[in-house]
Amino acid sequence: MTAPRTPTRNRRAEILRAAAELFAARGFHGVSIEDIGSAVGVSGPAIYRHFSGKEALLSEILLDISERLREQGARLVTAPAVPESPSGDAYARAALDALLHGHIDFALANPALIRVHERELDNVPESARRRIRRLQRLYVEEWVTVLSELYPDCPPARLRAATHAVFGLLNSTPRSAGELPPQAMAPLLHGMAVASLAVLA
Amino acid sequence: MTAPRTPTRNRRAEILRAAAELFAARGFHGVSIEDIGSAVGVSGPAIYRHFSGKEALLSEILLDISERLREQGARLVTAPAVPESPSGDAYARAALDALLHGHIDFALANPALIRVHERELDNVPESARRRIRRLQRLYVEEWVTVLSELYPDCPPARLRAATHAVFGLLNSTPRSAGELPPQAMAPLLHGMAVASLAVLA
DNA sequence: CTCGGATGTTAGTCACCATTAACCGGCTCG
DNA sequence: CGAGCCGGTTAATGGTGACTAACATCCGAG
Repeated sequence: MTAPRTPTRNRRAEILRAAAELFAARGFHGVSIEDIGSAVGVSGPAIYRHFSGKEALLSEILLDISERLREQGARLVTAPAVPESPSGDAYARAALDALLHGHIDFALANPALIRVHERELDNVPESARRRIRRLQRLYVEEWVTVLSELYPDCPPARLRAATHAVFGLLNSTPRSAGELPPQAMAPLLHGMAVASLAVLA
Repeated sequence: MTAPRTPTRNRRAEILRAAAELFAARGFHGVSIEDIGSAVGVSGPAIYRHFSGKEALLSEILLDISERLREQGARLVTAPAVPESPSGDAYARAALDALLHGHIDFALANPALIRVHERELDNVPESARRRIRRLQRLYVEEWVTVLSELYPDCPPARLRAATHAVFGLLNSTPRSAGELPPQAMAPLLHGMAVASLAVLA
């Protein structure tokens, strides 16, 4: 009863992975359905056996990324790494550390996804775009909530702007690829982010 | 003898400005020549009286941005804001400040150009791409040179990675548009950048 | 004047590409 | 066995869009 599903799922996932890679490299409009097909060894319209169209492909990719980030954010903030119940500040600091680690690991492990996530939202049809934006907003709010505990005198607009700036910093990974190995890049980004946020005090 | 040239230059500049705006909003492949024409009040193939094609348009936009950044970088570093000749460190610190100010002002004044500069390099034909990359590399090296005076024990690869990260931070302006007025955004970004670079010590 | 270049215009032309149609083999389940 | 879906294939089809052709206008120089 579930025998034929496994290959289907694999193929679907394969297509999504290949499409994300191609979109990252050449942009949504720079990639044809034929390109995506041949990247997974089938050719052209076979894609339509798995997805309703090119836009649906992009929508699913972006929804997946946004959902993964948001979910990871919610999980890390809710269940922080420090089991004891410390002072509010130490708690918030641990939560920020967790958010940073989660985001950095994701960005270093999936530079192509980060690229697509940053660049292609405009090409998603309206309804999916709304859902993606909602997830992104929730993710930003996770950060803002944590930061507002650390820097209670800082107005929210400033916290939001700083959060976007830190995302820009962390998401620089696709551009500085190869400069430094990930083992060196991760702590560098972490340190830079923490230091830059300290000016909010 | 020079009478007819002025309108031509204006039209050319008008087209470049409109094209950059459109490329920023919808991406290179998402904009048609017809779109660009009607944005400046002429329609369609009139563009070819001024440019050899769509790619030439993008090439010129990116070359101009890269050249402006690099030129500004070279100028600010060579002729720093502090006239007295201070200790090497203070000198380098002033140069870094100047680079930061220059980049931030540019990014806040031209978010669309920043966006195009970040996203569309892949769509430029090979020969122009090489020249653009060279300019970008030179600009990065300006920063690395200044930083290597401030943090002499830091390996160049690390300085380069940090520079890219700071660019990501500063170039977040198109994404956090509207969160904060530019008068508040500029010092925030400046402070965050300086603080983040301090971890290189 | 009037010639010629600079700028535009409108109507092709040609490629490319998303999507659909029509058709096919294999595998599972009855 | 055989019916039917699953996942593929190759040929349309239709639209879009870059670029070219052919033709008009304006305007300054000689």
